[in-house]
Amino acid sequence: MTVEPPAPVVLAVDLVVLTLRDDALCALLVRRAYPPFAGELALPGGFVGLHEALRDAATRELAEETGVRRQPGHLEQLATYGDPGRDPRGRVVSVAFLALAPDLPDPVAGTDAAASRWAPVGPLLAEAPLTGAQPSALAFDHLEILRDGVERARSKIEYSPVATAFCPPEFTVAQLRRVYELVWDTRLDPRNFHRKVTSSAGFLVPTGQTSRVDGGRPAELFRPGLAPLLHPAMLRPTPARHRTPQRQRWQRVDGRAPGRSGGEPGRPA
Amino acid sequence: MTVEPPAPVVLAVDLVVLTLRDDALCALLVRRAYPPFAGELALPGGFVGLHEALRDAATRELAEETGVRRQPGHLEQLATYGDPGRDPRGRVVSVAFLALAPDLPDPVAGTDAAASRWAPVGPLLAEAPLTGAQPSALAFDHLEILRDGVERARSKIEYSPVATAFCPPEFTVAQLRRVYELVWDTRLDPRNFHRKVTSSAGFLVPTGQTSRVDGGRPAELFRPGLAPLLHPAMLRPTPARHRTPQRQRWQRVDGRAPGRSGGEPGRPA
DNA sequence: GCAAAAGTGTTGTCTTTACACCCATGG
DNA sequence: CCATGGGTGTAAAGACAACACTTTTGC
Repeated sequence: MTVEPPAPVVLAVDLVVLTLRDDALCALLVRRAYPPFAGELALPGGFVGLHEALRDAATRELAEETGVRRQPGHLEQLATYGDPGRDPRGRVVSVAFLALAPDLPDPVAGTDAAASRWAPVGPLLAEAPLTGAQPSALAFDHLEILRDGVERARSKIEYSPVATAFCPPEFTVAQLRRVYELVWDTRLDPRNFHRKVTSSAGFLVPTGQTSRVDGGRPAELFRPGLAPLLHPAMLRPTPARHRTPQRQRWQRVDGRAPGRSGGEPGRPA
Repeated sequence: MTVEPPAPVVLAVDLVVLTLRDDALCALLVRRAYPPFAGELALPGGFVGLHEALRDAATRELAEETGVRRQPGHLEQLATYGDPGRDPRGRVVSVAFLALAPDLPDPVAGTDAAASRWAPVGPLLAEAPLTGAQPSALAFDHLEILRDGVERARSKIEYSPVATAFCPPEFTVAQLRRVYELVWDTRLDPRNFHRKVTSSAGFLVPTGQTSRVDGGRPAELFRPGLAPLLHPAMLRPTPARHRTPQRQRWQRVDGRAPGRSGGEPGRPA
């Protein structure tokens, strides 16, 4: 801790706000009105006030950009992006936050939110993989930030109950399943999913009510529970799930262990 | 993105550097030479240069404080701490990094590193739980940062192979197991652990060599593999693992290492 | 031979998967 | 009654904890 010249930098927050709209995972984007990158799409964000906590700045920007003042379902710090050169105006360090919210009313004209829109993340992230300084759909390094945010959301719903942040206050198991399916971009077995989430302690609390029907048996309504963690985590169905076969003895027909250290260990009981 | 007055802040990096020493998980601390908090212990860190990337600043500070120039086993961004009031000098925003390293030579006198020392994290974190502005063993909010760093390390070794960052370039399964035991503060079954890590694809690569012995059969030596993720994750033995508690799980903190062939463990049928 | 540490075999139990089947409602 | 989704039963296979037992070294 030697005494060095402090580096004055400009501090900003950027927001990865995700929601589910039109059966797709969408991120909130704004059309920039001023240079640099005027006219291009970017993540919502802004500068941090001199006496403002980082999280407060994120909450404030979120309210300004969405036109909604209530708390989102979930807000967490994502990472900080501060490499020199990421902003042509000079040294701007940006603390990115990830917000997950249920579907929100459309942006209201006449506010900051007028310039914001929801964009499905799939096409955005399907772009050319990070090949250095390629033209990007988003200004600054915001595509990288968006990618990090989506990846965080994808992994976080595995072991934490935050998926309910995408749902209204009361929701059905099918709605919650759709959250997982859209965020992970997979299909899940409705029956096994139901069993898993309803038997995971503290994940869901039944309300006793049932939903209005649309074509079948009415579904039970649930509220988010209090568990901070999902203990047997939700498993994301990735192909190539398995390691090297743990016990090759299924394949053995001769009754011999594939022992490499000489001899025949183990006496068959 | 309205035009607002940019907030000039001072940017710093702080480091949670963890290693295993004397059979304990230890963090690198420095005794502060100047106010504020002169004479108190703090995490190593310093200001970010005007044209310096955040990660480069972290690497530089790490080299200065440890007196070692080689790359640590692992370095990742942890989180950013920037609430107003966290530093009495004014608005200082600190990007914290987490570094995991094998045991390092003792700090060299005559360098920045002279003021640094390794401290076991157990006693530090056993302090009064975050009860607001209580006297802390560490300056600033560094106890909170340390806590976050240790928690990150604890969860990260579950699903990523970073535990090998604590080991020398070649190591035995027992050494790796000790890493998990010390970081998690648990006991693990040597036999199941061995099976699990050696059968996890891409985690370990056998060198063909064996270790010098200290009392028993020589152990195979391994190098870290290339897998970026541990697919069936290592399970941290937390009590209360299951949803509806169907039966009482074991607790087992007896401190007795199993494995004596003729000894007390194991009831001979 | 004996102690100690490395490493393998086996069993019981839990979890996941796949899918058959029943339930409740609207038309 | 029948279509449509909600929800339960069940069996096969995967993974893990526990632990008996064998291997390989030093003394």
